[in-house]
Amino acid sequence: MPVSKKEISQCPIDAMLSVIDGRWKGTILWRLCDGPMRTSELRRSIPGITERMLIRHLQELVQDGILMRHEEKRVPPCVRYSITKYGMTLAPVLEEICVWGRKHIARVEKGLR
Amino acid sequence: MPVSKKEISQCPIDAMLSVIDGRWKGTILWRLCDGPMRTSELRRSIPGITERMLIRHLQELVQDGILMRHEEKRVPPCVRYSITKYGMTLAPVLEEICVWGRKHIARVEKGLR
DNA sequence: TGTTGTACTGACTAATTTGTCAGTATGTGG
DNA sequence: CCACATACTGACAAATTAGTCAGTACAACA
Repeated sequence: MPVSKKEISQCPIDAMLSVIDGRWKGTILWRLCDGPMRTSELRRSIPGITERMLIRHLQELVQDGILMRHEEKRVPPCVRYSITKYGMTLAPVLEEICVWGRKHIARVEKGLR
Repeated sequence: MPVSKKEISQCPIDAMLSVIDGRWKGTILWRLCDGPMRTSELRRSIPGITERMLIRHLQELVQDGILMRHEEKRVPPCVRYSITKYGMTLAPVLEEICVWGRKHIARVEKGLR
């Protein structure tokens, strides 16, 4: 019974994780903290990401209400992504996660495990 | 370049997620909040989990220093798992995650998305 | 004696997630 | 005319994670 984290779970922890879980979502959110960015700007600012994955994650984050997509109708297209008000409520949680993560990295580097 | 969350990442968010990410880890931690439990008690208290997955996740959590395994040498074997002091530092983070997750579930149920 | 319960491991298979590669439309610049 | 950049999509392949199934040792119990 493999269950994807993508379907909304009854467990609040899983529900939250389903939103930020994804190979590049943390980084994307991190980048967008400084303000809206175009798809291609994001791609260039995240080393290693492919356009396909970027767009897939962006779409999921938009679906979850974390990001907003606004498109200027011109050619070549210009699409900008920004964090929504709702997305902002994630910030303090991510901050806590980050603090713990930093401690954990330090601990692992000291060789404890 | 698929990168597993299992290898410790330089990103603190990923580092934290690698510890709690896993289909059943949240639930396992949740169960163990009430005190130490035997492997079989855990298995019976988590509907849907298989023994294989339980043990795999328990071992990872032990490796990460979140859980402790203590074994009484007798037959049939008796192994108890408990949350370590270090594991306890996760609690406030999980709490925040949980709070946000609950709000998110409510929001999704209201049909916003 | 045969069955049961415990805490595992090994060898798989299946599901899910990531990543690769080739397109698409179209205005501008050479 | 031709290449270029943009923001995508579709069809796959590869990697990772989850789950299935059988098997182990051995005391206790019927």
